[in-house]
Amino acid sequence: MKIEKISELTTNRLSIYLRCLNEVAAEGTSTVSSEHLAHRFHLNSAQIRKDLACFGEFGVRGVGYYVENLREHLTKILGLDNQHRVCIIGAGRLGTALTDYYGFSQTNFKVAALFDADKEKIGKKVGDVEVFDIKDFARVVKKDKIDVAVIAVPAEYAQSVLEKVSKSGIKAVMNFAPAPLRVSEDIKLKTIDLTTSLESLSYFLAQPRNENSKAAKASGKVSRK
Amino acid sequence: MKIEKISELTTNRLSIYLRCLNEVAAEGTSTVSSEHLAHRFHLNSAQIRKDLACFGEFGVRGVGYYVENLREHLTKILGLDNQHRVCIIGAGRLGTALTDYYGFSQTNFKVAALFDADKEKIGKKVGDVEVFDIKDFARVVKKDKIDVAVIAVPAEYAQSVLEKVSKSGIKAVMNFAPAPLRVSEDIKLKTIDLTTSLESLSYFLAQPRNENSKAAKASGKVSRK
DNA sequence: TGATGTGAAGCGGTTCACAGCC
DNA sequence: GGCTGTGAACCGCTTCACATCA
Repeated sequence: MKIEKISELTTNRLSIYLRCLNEVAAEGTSTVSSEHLAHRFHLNSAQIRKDLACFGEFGVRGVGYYVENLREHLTKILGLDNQHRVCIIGAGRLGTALTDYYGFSQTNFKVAALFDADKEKIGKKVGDVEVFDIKDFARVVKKDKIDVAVIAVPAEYAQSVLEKVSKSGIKAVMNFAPAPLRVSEDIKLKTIDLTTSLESLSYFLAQPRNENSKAAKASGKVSRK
Repeated sequence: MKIEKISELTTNRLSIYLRCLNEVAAEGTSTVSSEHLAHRFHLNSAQIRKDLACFGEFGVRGVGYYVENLREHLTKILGLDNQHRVCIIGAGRLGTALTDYYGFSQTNFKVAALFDADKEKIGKKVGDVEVFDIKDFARVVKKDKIDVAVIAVPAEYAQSVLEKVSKSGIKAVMNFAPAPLRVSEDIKLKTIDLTTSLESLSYFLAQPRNENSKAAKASGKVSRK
């Protein structure tokens, strides 16, 4: 198929597939069908096939996918075959927590620098990562070959930080500030908005607990008390 | 309109709208049109109107929305008019960072307890929040009237923690573990998968930099070098 | 006149179902 | 026989465009 425009939903799922494959591989399985993956990890088999088909024909009809082979392909497609160097802007609680977040190191992301504007923090170390002055941003990014930025500053500073990041040539940004950011089209910005997530949970809790509506929908019949 | 099934995309946006309204209100504006909000915050005016219309007719034709009035409505709809009590399971880096995450306290979420299985951590305090033994989960949840759980444990423990949460009667869960969790229909589970987000960024970086394809699409013409 | 509320069209993603191949 | 790859149907969300009303 080899289509052009890959949606972000697809790339997110590729990451999931890779995770699933790792689990399957760890058990020594060498071949796996989309149906098997779907059942086991609560996915849809057609979707798996379609997602994969965007990038080539990796499967074998009548057999399935070769686990090791598919892992290699996905790793390459996701660009996880070479390391990324990450900087985190904002050496507050969240920033420092992310600095030695296990998930980063696990998948070929290396946190190379922290930045802050607070003189108190500059020069200190978090684990073995140094906190630099945000004023030195462009210089440090260049020197340390950083290609991913994480924004972990208060909302009101986020836009100006993003502009600094943009100017430095970094093309991938993860933002934790609950602010609506604007950025040029050639930069990938991914916002994780914890406030919105929380408030969405709160909405759910505020709903009148219609005990049976969901269960009824699932089982296909309407119960009434 | 007052429709039944509200999508999560809508509730997420309600949270955004409320945030925007707060900003507008802070400037002393008393009335605002969907068009104005849309332009200012890069939203779509029709979508704003449609989202709001799900919950009633809050606007006045020819005028717009009364800022203060709409804020009150949204606050109520999102269940932010009374406080939620949050527990965080996993007193590692991420868990402790979230404990005094500013965004929590800001919007009527109060972190009331931390849980961990590590004897070293149990009994210690993070800020003024105590770390409890996960074995006492049900008891503490009940006593402290906790209604939201945050899962910040390694992936392999996430499912069993979720089951504990489920049994305790908590109906809203935010999960940071990169694991595919299953839970009964009456519980709202929101997963924030940092690994997937990162890998999706990595995919973007791995793409051949087609300098002009996006710009071309935006401007409606194809440039070629 | 000016902005809402909303039916209808448009669009993108998911699922179905099956032809094609091992 | 079994499973992939994929056109077609389906579904839900977004956007448009306008009737409606202050």
